[in-house]
Amino acid sequence: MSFIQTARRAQIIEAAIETVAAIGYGQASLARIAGQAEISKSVISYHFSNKEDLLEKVVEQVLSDWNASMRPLLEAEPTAAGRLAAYIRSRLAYLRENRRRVVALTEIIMNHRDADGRLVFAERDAEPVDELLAILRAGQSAGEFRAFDSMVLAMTVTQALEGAMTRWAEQPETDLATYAEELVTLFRLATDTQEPER
Amino acid sequence: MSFIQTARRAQIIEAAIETVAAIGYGQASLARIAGQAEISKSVISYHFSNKEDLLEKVVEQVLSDWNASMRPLLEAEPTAAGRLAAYIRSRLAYLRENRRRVVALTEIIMNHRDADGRLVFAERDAEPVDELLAILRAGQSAGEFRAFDSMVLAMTVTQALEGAMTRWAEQPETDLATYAEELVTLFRLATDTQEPER
Amino acid sequence: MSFIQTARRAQIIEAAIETVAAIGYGQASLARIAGQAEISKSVISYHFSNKEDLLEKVVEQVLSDWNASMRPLLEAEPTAAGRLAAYIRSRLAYLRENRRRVVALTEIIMNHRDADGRLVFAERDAEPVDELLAILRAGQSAGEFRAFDSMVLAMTVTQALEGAMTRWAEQPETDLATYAEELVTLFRLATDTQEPER
Amino acid sequence: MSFIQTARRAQIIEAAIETVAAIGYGQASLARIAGQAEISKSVISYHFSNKEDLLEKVVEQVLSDWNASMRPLLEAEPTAAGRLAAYIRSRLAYLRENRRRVVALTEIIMNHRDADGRLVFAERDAEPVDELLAILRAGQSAGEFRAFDSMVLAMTVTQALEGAMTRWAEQPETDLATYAEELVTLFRLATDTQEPER
DNA sequence: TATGAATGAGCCTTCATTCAT
DNA sequence: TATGAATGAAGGCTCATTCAT
Repeated sequence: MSFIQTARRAQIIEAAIETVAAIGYGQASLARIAGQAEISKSVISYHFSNKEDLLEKVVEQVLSDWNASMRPLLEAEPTAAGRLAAYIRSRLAYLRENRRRVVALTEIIMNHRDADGRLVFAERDAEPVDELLAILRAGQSAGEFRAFDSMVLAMTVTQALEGAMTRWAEQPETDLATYAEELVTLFRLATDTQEPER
Repeated sequence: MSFIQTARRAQIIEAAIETVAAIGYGQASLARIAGQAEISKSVISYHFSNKEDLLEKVVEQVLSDWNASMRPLLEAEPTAAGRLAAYIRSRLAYLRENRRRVVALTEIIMNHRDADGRLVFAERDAEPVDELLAILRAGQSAGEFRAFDSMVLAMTVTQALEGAMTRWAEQPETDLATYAEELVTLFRLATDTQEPER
Repeated sequence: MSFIQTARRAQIIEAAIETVAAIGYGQASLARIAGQAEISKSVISYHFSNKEDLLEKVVEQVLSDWNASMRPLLEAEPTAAGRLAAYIRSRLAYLRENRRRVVALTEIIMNHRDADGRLVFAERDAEPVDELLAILRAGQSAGEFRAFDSMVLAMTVTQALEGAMTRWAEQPETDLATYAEELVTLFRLATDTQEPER
Repeated sequence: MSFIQTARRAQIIEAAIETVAAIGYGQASLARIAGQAEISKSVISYHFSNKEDLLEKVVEQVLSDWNASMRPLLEAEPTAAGRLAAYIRSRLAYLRENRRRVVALTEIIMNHRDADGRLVFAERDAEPVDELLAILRAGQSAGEFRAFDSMVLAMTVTQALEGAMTRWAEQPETDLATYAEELVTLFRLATDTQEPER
């Protein structure tokens, strides 16, 4: 792929992210995205075979970027508890600095459907959950964590982070670093081996 | 309002719920909803002034039904901890028996926007959070709960329940009753006054 | 026709006049007219076989009322010149006191068409012109008026009055009595036997 | 703008004129106009942002064409009386050769309203009146014309020309050149300084 | 590599009319 | 005498996509 190809595609993907984040999946037509990129509509058609193709590239790009930013932070932690905390902190840190990307990603994953009404990118949503599952199960095997249903916990952590985003979207003055520490504490208590006596 | 009016409106609202739950907000056109109800498109226009009007009635109907089913269970609990557990259990119980309604509700709340791109029903989403906030703060005042950021916890509980729904939607064999108990334990640990020594 | 019939029909006709005058022929739907009359749409359908039927009754009613108000004033004048002046004055006087009726009449006559695009009430517009033609030709026979094309003059007088209405509609502070006298003078000069030397 | 753009736009404008003139403003839907032009409905949407946009372009095109055809004839006349006569003659001459355009123009100006019910192009109707006003006032200043209300006279001349159009529309055998001379005489008599003795 | 032009399908809404009650 | 209910047709408009250049 030529340099110009790559640059154009990146530009269009960026415009799609911007548009979807700003006005939502539903109103983000190719015309709007083209307008955002200040190019003609057919340029998009030329570089992407489909609207779906474009959206898929957006999802891929954001997800891989996100993973790339998180991976080294996770691997630096020796314990499962440490990795769980790092997971929470790093995801919220990414969120804080890439809000439009994450909003766009969520919009697309939650809304883009095929002709039969099925969510096309539903599985992509599961990737971060799988990541978490691995961490949690390792912690349980190592005796760091108590015996919980790891799937429930993975879902809950994932959703908690989504909730932080929602909250931040509605109240931009929310301090995400503090929010992260609250969640770290919350999930430490929820996973710790030592239950408090009662 | 005449009997026939009430019946038709209920039928249309039900068809709208069914349609939105099945194929998502974005594809749920009046034509599809009318098709689902096996009536002509203009019957909807006759009974509702707008598509937005119809959606609003759907939101209202589901939310009030939901609240009504939850209220007595909450009020039966004397302690904040009990009310928190009851909140989790009753919401998941409602979910289990009214999945289409809740899916449709979420779809509409998360997607319906006005001409300026603002989510019209955003506030309706906040109602259950406010409910939770009250419970959590009461628990803190009474010394039942530790000193956490109540907003973070309220968001997290809300999101955890939504996560249960998502999980159940994707894997229908999920046992929501067990899921509920996992969450009850999780949030008991996360809120309890007695922190474990470390 | 029963009393109640007559009253209802009159009420509906009045509402139609009001509505057409207020928002124009194009937007004056049966629903709007019914709203103006504070009755249900089907009441109109019951009393008039058609929308066209209703409009026809409106035209008839306004035209006959107008003629009735003008006739005695014309017949009181012995000379053609007097009758021409009386015609101008009386039409503008009627206009001043029945603006909504006249506006509605004009809207309907100028806009209501059948399926083939033909103006249905075009002929009704010609009635006042015929009236004028008779006056002008009588004046020419009697030697009161110079030798002009009576059709041109009849059209011009008619249009001049319409112009007064338009002007008054746009600038309500226009004094129609003064306007009438200007027109009387104008058409006296234009019709008089004695041409000024030049 | 490309050649093809210009051509298509002109074609669509022409089709709109044809359609509006033939079946009136009210029935002139985009579908009908597209049918007249033998193109698909969405071609219109592609070249004009709106139905209103199209209508505006029609009004603009006809008015500027009309003005352009009249201007040199007016400026060739040294006296106000000459300009008034030239105004009458040239407008009727334009009418004779552009009847569909003028009919369409009038239909649109008299009927197109915004959402609040206001006639959108009302002001465009006033332009020819302003032109006339200038001529009449100049004639009065120069002592060529008697002391009349110039606004009344301007309206009356304008309406007289419209009357000629109406007449011609209904009776196509009307000789507009003769009609013009009748009006020239009429308004010469009506404006001349020398009143006939009486 | 880029794009202007065109299109058919579908969107929501309004409308005059019909019909059973 | 009145009307609530229903409907099909048509309205203007947006959309993703295709195609020739």
